[in-house]
Amino acid sequence: MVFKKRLDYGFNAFNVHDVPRAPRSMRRRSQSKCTVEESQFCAFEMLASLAGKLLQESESSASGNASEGHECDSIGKNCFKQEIQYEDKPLKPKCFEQGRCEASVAASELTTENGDDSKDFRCAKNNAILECTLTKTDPACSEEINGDLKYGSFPGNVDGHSPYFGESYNGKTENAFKQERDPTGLETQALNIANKGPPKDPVNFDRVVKLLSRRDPVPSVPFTRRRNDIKLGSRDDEENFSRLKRLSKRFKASRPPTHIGDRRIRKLLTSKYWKVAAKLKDFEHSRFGGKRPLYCKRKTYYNYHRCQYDMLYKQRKIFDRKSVTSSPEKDMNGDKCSTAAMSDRVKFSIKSFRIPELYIEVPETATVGSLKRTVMEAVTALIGGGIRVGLLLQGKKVRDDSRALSQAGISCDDNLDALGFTLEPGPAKAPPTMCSEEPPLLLSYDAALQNLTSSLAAPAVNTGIPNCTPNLPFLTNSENPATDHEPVSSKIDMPTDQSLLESRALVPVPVPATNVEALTAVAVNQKFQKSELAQRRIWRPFSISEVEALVQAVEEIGTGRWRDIKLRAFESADHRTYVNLKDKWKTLVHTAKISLQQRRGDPVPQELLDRVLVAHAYWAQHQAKKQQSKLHHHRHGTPSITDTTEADRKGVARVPIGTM
DNA sequence: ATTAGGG
DNA sequence: CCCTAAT
Repeated sequence: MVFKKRLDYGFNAFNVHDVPRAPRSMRRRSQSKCTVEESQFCAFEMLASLAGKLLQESESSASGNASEGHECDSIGKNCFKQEIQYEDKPLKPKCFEQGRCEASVAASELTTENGDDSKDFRCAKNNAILECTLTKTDPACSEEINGDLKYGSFPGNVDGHSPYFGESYNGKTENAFKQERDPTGLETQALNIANKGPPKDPVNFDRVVKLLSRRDPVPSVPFTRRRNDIKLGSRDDEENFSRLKRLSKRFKASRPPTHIGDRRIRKLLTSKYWKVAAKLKDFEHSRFGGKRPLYCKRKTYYNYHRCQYDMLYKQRKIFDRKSVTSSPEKDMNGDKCSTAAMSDRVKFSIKSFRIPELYIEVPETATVGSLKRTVMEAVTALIGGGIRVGLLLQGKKVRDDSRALSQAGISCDDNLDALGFTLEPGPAKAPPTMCSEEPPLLLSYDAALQNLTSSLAAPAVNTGIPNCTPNLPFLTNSENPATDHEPVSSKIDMPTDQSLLESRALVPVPVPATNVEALTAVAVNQKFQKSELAQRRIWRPFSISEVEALVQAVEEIGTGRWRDIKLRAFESADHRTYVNLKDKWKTLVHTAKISLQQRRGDPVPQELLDRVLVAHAYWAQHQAKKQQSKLHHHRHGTPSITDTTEADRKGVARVPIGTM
């Protein structure tokens, strides 16, 4: 097997997060020209045609086209990148059925003289990223196979928040076999992929492919809310969820019946329980200079782990003969490999780790404190119950415990970078074998849940917080997180104002005693346990500025036209639906009516509340008038002179300041 | 798809 | 914030 180092063709280093996005209006326009469904096929057509093209090329120029290796450069307009990663299997189609396989394809400037291709490109472009996940359940061990295809256009239209772009990540693949831009391999893979999901059989295809397109998450004013990229990684982080929702709606027609629509999901979720997406924010991203792909596909990602709590690991070379414990600060830069090469000792330091998901159940009435405690307990139960460390070399699991490091090929060489660790629940806590017919997606999910809930159920696991740390010495990260961060963090974990505030609710609950950087826990609905994915939208308090905007909009537009209000004032606030606005208005009116003492939460400026009352009264009256005129119209068949509907629509009507 | 109103 | 009924 040949391990190819990742090639950096310029755009690999490209920080997608920096890409400015086209104005919303633009994106919108283009989007409308190409429906998601279209693009679904477009994407594959594109892929297929590309594969064909490549095949052609290789056939016609078997002797080795000089430009082949530089297709990106020489052809310029055709830049195609593919990355195949898998853990255990060599490069062959079989990887779709064994182990896991992740492939990402990024097409850039895919414009060819071929008309169809152009169209495809356009579609792909309009949908910045399409992600397709092929899943298959292995009946034997409920192991899921995933092939992820990602299409991205480049440049200029890169979804600035598509962490996928150019890279894929399955949590363990850092060192996984990678193949990129290998004409031969590319061809093979592309064909494989294309064959897997032939456009010819959309239905069938749809059955195995979950496609989601990521829409641009970056809103503009007002309420600019730069989406916290991290959120992409969070389970649906809500935002994702809502985006998915929108998408799924559009997909409806082509979706297989088995697809669990968000609508249905929601119905299953009672307000009794909240499901909290448990996840760790991916600080890795920032930590590693953004080079590490975001942990962005939680659900599918999951599949890879069979409920193992795969932690992140990152070792650094250290050359200290004395101990194996960590002293990271010093070795951060110390690549003194050469000097230490003489040493026969290798020192590892685990930089960080994370727990992908954690599910706990907690009644709505639980206090914040108890929630934290519960999370702590869950974590403790999870890892405190005994965990195993897995060793990955070049993405492959090294199982032979008796082998010497040198034998295993682990030495003070560059290959230390290819070394990884996983943390898995110990045998005792290993989740029961899952052999279910449930969608793969839910499989590990369930398992995780069971695992956890059962742990929680056990009273034995009480506030073992102090025990946690001692039990996991190797988990202890003595680094100072602050200094530890490379000169990177900014954009990603520094959401702007609003974002910061709003995401706070989602932000992981730090668990003090452990090294867990961040953790979010969620309560789950019983039904959810039964493998229904559901999520309640997180609570996002309206900020003053939002309230202000809302009031303003209502003043101008009036109540009862929430869609217009949404469009006018919250166009770019993806997380605010017209229902939200309506609800907010409702509460605002209520708040305005009650006494100051009865109000809770962040106080809304009285001035605004006053305006709320005025506007409310005005529009109530206005509506009444309209009703009257309608009645009048019906009775006498004469148009009412007082009908101001038209004016309203144009935003002419307003609450006269000082009215009332 | 929106709106209105109850929970 | 959710859900449902009615538009």
